[in-house]
Amino acid sequence: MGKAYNVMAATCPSRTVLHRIGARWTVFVVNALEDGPRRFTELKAHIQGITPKVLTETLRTLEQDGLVTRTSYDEQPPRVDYELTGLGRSLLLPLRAVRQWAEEHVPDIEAARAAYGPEDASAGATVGP
Amino acid sequence: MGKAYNVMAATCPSRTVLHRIGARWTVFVVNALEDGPRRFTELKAHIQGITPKVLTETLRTLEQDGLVTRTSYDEQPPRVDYELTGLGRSLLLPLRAVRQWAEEHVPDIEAARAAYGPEDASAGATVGP
DNA sequence: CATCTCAGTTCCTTTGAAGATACCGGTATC
DNA sequence: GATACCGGTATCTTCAAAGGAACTGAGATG
Repeated sequence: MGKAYNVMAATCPSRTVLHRIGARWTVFVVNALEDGPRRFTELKAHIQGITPKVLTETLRTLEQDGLVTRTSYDEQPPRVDYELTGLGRSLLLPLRAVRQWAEEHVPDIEAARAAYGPEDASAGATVGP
Repeated sequence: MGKAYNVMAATCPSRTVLHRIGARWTVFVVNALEDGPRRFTELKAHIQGITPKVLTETLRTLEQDGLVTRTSYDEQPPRVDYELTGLGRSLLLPLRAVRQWAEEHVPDIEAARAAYGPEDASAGATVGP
């Protein structure tokens, strides 16, 4: 049998999956869980700028998709742990690479942006025959 | 020296980079260019469901960021090639992995979704002391 | 002359995800 | 009694990004 799923096909369910992975905060949350279980407040502090609403939403989605488990302990003050599942850890591998790429290539991208535009628009990069 | 950039910091420029990578169609376009140069119409046909407007926007952004080059040949009918730069090819590695992950784990995610909800909401996954 | 192709552009509408802000109940501590 | 901690909700607003549909120009083709 060949490939079962192909993201290039308009109606392939893998597109939905890709959409989830690409959601604004998924990369952050998954990466933040790389070293083991973390509490809600820890995550919120670690992922600077995320609002509790969005963090909750993201975690719920990840939980639904089987990437994260939520465990709440009956202590005082309350404690809730989030942890990557096996599936979540398998996604961590690509997403950590993406994160690292972003961190490593900031200068390259900034340089490219700065260099863009100066290029002559009329002659352009046009190649004549 | 330590890490220069950290996506977890609120104002880190790597966040902008991550945002670009995470844009709806970036994964598709970068993956579609994995085997070498492609023309606009080829890309449009290959990435099913993408509109010309969005494809243009995505390509322009990738070009600005130095991930893709655009070469237009003065032929008839017009020909324009898009190709990954070295930087673009370095991004292809993580993004191909993301794509593959999405294609491979559709069943896992569908299963997790189906299994979600049935779990008792009152007792929940709560762990008592 | 009519039609096709390529590589887009233009205009308008929509929408869904994200942001801001405020609030909640229970506990324990000052 | 006031305040702080924890893990969230609730509500409202916003807005960038995506979608849809039609259109362009210049030359090739029938």
